[in-house]
Amino acid sequence: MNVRVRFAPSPTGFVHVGGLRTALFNYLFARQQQGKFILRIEDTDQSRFVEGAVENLIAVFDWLGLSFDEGPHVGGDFGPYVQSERLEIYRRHCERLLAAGQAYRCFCRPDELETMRAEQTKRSMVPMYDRRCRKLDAGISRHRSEDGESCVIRLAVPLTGTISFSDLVRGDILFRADAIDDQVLLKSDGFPTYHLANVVDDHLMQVTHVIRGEEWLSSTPKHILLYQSFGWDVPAFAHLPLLLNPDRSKLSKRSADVTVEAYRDEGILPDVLLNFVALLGWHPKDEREIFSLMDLVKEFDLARVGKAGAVFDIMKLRWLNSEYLKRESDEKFYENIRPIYFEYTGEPKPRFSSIIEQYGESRLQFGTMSLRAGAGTYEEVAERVLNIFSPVGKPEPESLERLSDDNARDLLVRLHDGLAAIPAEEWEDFEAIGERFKEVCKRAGNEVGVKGKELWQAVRAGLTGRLHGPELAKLIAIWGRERVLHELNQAIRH
RNA sequence: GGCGCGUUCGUCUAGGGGUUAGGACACUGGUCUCUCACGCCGGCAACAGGGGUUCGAAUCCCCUACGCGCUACCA
Repeated sequence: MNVRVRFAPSPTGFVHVGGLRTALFNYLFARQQQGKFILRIEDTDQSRFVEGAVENLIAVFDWLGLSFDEGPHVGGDFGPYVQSERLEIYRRHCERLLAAGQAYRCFCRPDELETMRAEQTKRSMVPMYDRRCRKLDAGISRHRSEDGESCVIRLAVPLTGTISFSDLVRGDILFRADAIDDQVLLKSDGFPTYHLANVVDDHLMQVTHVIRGEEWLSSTPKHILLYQSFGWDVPAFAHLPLLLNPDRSKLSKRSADVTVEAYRDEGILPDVLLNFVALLGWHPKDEREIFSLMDLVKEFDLARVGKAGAVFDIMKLRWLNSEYLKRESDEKFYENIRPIYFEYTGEPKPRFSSIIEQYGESRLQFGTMSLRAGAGTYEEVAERVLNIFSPVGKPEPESLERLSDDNARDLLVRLHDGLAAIPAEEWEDFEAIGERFKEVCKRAGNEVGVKGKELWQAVRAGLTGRLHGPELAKLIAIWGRERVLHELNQAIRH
């Protein structure tokens, strides 16, 4: 079979992580089956139109590295791929259904329907269109429409029987026809509803597998009825479990960031987002957790997709990002973080310009390498770097305490003199200077009579004014001669 | 209310008749260390409840509860 799947978002202006998960599973299935992955824009709700949404969506997918085989931006043989450009197609298909008596015009006004529903709800009945227009004579109905009376077109759902299908994720599912509403297919503004457009397009675009979120499960029988009314083959369906808020409601804003853009801006890597989202609802055969996109394509299996909703756990996302960072070589790590320090032009970015001017890029790089361990994102490392190069500020009280006795001052003086005696060029070898520094510290410690924790804490306090921070040998290499001696002098004076 | 779907550690999940119910995140104890992290080693922690079927049920069946989704001229 020639597998063809699609991702069909409505252009809301951002990419929802739930949408991303749906898109990813479609992508993985397509790539694995050597099928086609299609982008289709479902913009049939005029009131929701957002300027630039499609461009943004394409940019986000580009960033993620998920490519479409067909779509509004790349073309294809089944276009147009934007539903608002296919209005005539939907209208024509609706005519067909109308002519065959499988659909009918409904002249009920929105307020009438509203009243109907309110009444039904009040009498604790199931709100459902009462099908009054279904009985209208076809000729009269056509005339009213031609006279310009506003109407919608509804599907004439069978009054009895059942609709069943086998979902690739959930197995056999059965619905009673009498519980299905006469769905609106074509709105009075001439736009199709999702139900019509998605069926017509999926058929015309020869989509073989409809892989979408569970929220569509309940409307699937309507879609099947439509395929049958048109006399078309019904595609395979796979309804994916929902992504949930921590309170287990459908994932939405307010409880967390739900946009791919937000995670991108926060420093989550595209591969990490893909890897993480793949593990929400899908599980590999073994217990691996790290998967490249290629691995995912190889391992993915719809049969291993779970049925229950999954809470989007940001903590684990961050952890996964740090795992990716950890695996990066120093060279690659610096290459990746560099855009945070420098503009495209090569100019330092404002926040980092003074560091680069004062310390030079080699110290910036060494500092970056020294501070990368355990960081969650490149942004976080950049913050640490910024922090370490910044002025030390007021010493902490605990730190001052360490330095209160005469011994400490004596130690710092000896340390200062010892370090000052090291020629400037030796400070340029970051590894070696760290070792020299340790020797000097120990010697000074010996002379003063302190060692171990007492010694190092005093040195740290003298240098940074606090008791916590990066490894001292690294710190002095990052700072360099001038700053180290300066800080020691400051500490001695106080 | 109706219909549909679901339910294994707090979270993501493995396991689908016999397992000490496995892994990961988080949490936590220890270790390393001048400190904070990192790393390493360990720990806590789950089969929603009730009935069946069976020698034996987390696993199969039924019921209940709970959760979620849908119930628009939204998608």
